[in-house]
Amino acid sequence: MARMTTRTETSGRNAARSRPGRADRRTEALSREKIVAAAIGILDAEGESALTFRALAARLSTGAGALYWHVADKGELLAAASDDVLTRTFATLPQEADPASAIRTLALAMFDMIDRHPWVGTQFFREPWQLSMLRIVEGIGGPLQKLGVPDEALFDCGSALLNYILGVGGQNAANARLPTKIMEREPFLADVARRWKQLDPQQFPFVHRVADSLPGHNDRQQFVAGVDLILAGIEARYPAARNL
Amino acid sequence: MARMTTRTETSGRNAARSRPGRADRRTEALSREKIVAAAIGILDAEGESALTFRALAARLSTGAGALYWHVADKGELLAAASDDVLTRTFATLPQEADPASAIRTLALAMFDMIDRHPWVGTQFFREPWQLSMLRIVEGIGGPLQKLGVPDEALFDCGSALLNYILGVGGQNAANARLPTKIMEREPFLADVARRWKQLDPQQFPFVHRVADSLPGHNDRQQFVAGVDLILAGIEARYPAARNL
DNA sequence: ACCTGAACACCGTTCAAGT
DNA sequence: ACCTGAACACCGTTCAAGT
Repeated sequence: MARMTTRTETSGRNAARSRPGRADRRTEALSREKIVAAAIGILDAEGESALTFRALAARLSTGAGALYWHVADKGELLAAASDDVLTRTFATLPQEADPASAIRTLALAMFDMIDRHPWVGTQFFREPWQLSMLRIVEGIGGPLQKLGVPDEALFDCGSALLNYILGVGGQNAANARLPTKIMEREPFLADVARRWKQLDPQQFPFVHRVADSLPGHNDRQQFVAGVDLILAGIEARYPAARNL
Repeated sequence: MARMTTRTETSGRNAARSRPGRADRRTEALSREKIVAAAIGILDAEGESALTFRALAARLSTGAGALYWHVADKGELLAAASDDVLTRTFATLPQEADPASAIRTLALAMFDMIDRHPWVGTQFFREPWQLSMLRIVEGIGGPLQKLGVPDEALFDCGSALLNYILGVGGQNAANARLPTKIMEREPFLADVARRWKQLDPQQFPFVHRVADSLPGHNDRQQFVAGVDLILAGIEARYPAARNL
């Protein structure tokens, strides 16, 4: 937004005739940050497929080529956008004394972040060596150390939690691209459940059993349940007690 | 391959002049299966980005538009391709009496499948309601029932395992797209480890601790370790004993 | 230094026209 | 019924030309 200059709306290309020094330039210079912010805006509002260099340029009222002066390519733009969201998420993360709750808190922060910005969920799988990825790794592994997991097991335990969190993230990103956006969640899941129950109960006993809990289930709660399950496994294997 | 007809190599468009009845038609009619098979060939050999309707048509020596007679769009093509791979994977899956080993075996089969066909790893996140997805769900949930997990917990436990497996799949798919293809795995990971160790040890103690085990680590073994961790958590929570 | 916008080399998809 | 290939409406990216 920021100081919207009064602008006479010539519907076509805007008044190229006038030139009062520089007052007419309604964009106060492009910048990487401004581009990333606009990209996030598009991604959040219209989804990953709507982020186009042309659309982005239009939103910033500039040419598509101008963006390349500040950003190498689309991959870097996406990476920068998700890094931005991730950084902000980490900034508001409360410090937890208890290691298990620290992991739980981090995991939930990731979940909520991807819930708000689904496109971030796919980004993890694209540039796994990024610094932002490392912050998640540390946010999981640090507490694991404090939990008393032995050195040899640290890597495996950390990777298990990380992969679980990323898996849910990717899954949620996928769900956001789906009919759910058109149809309401409840009826949609009810419909899926209905189809599940039409399968051969002999061949799909579990799917049948679980179908009824599908429409009412809470993704977020199911997500933590999984984290707790992994934590329970870690504690069972490496009993260093201290946790709720 | 199949009965390669002798063909005089006119380098440009191929002899449109001759018309000996129908003997010249070197493709014995298109079909959905043939298209899917060719697509898998391209995906495996050159990666997801190489699968183009034009490239596919060229490989099948037909026009791009012809493919649309047998396949609705690219999404359906990708779905059919991964369904095909998945079906073949399930077909060779050994029956396991012990529920825990059944889960472990299925998980490893998924891992190996994605190792051979990395592009399948991303597909799960795209069409989660597919029948192939349900076969995985059942393959995990069935054994969980036999393991004695109570009904209320069945859904959460199954989803935890599923999300973990999918997460690793997505991650492996991402890794396959990376410099690893150009650089060798070992030096690449050694390089990543080196950069990890350049980070502030105060801020990234875990990353530092784990860096040295990065280059030598075995993805597959780490993957099972995670599955075992989740299984350990399930057994700790719902002790129905019977397992190795 | 930074921006513009046409141009290039692609895409997926459609569709009139052929057999 | 099935196939062909040009055409359409897009992409990401480059680059000469401008300021």
